[in-house]
Amino acid sequence: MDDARSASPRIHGAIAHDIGVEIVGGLRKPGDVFGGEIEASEALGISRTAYREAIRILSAKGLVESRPKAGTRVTARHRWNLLDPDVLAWTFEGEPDPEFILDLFELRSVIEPAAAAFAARRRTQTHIDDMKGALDDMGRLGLAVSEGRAADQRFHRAILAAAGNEALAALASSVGAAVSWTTKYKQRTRALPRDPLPDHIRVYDAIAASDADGAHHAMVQLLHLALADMDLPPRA
Amino acid sequence: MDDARSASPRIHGAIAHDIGVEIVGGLRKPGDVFGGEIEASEALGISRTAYREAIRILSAKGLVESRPKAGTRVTARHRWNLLDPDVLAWTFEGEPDPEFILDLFELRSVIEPAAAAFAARRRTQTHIDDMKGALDDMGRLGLAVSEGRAADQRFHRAILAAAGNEALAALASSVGAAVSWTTKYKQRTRALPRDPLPDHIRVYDAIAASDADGAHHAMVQLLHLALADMDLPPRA
DNA sequence: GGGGCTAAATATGTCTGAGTTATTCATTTC
DNA sequence: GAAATGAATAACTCAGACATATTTAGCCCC
Repeated sequence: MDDARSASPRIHGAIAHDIGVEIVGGLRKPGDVFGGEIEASEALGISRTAYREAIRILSAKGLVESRPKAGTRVTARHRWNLLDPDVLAWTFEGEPDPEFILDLFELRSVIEPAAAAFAARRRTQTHIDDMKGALDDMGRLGLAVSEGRAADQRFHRAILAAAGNEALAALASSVGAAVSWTTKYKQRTRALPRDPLPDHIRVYDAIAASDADGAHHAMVQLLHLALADMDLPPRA
Repeated sequence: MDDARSASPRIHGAIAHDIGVEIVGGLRKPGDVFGGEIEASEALGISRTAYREAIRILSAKGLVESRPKAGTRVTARHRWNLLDPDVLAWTFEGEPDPEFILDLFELRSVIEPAAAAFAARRRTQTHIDDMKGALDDMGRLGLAVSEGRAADQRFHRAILAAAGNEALAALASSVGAAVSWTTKYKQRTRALPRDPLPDHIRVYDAIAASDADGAHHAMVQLLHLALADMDLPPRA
């Protein structure tokens, strides 16, 4: 199912999307200056109002910066909100830099095991039920279909909810979604080679048993194998 | 009332700031509807243009959502980009929820030790020099003065740079800044009780010695003590 | 010759008013 | 009662004018 968010593509949002993709995709490089508002908006066939609102959105995400007289230009990459959900999504619409994918996996392998450990300490029965439900769906549907991948996402989200840390949840849900884009992205090149369900069950069992160390270790294992399945070039 | 940053207070930015603070501060609750553009902008004494651009900024950070006919309303908290640099800054302008501060510290104690471990493996001589410089300034100035705290920030940023992970760096710099707001915030209630420099040196030594486990452990220790210095109410 | 002040050029920022579009809500109809 | 229909409403878009700030160049003075 197509993402419901793009159901009503207001112009400013659509333009922000397009320019955002161009920026994170490297088509517009840091330091590049946009033409004046009048020329830029005319080139896009939209009004100055809509164009300006698009720029405001990009500015809020740290991708561009505008100053009177100086103009609007792409900011240095270290100023970008790389973990902003939209920025991540835009990144994975193009060909993301393998280095960055590795960075994200590395980040995930730091975050999620810790979340699993917290979840083991703080989970309630409701959380366990949610995890179990997601796990069942996953086993029943498999990761080849989108409903199965959605169940996988639900599984991870349930763990985050159980971890009881809002900041952790906000972060991991963005990164997790991005990684799932990656998976979808990689899926063209090779079929899914391995059934990840047993790994998930190990995580589930440890959390259900309130075994924090076990949950941590099982999640490390799960992510390690997930990364191996992507056959990325090894890091320098 | 005038702080240094508002030297160039474009109206839309100032309004986004004000409304943002109201939202994260709980003055406007999720589900609350804003008056129509004309009424809201008139109430603020600004034009619809400036008001709309402010709303666009807040929308880009997930704080509000506007739809034709339905109006503009504050979104559910789980949709907020809690780790957005601006959102974090706005949060700490008011009285942040102690629970959330704990969440952030917990997140930091997951992120930074991992970053330190990566740094121990990947650091170059340049990184070590930067860390050493920040450390020296810190020891010379102390954390009581703002230049000393800036040096502390530089120390942590140098570690992140050495870790060689963009995503990690983007995240930790936001969180680190926020935590430093917290420190400043807490400073009124009690004087800084302990000299944190020895802890920093242990982290530095381990990274310089390429001792990843040691760096991880030393950083855990550093953050643990930093948290203890804040005498927050213990978590439920 | 160089440093600092002044002024013009220019791109963003702001304002106003009109018109468009989409979504909600009440009504009607089957 | 559920589905189709229409009116009300709020955000959305457009267009043009004016204000503001910052850069750049030129000028004067030291």
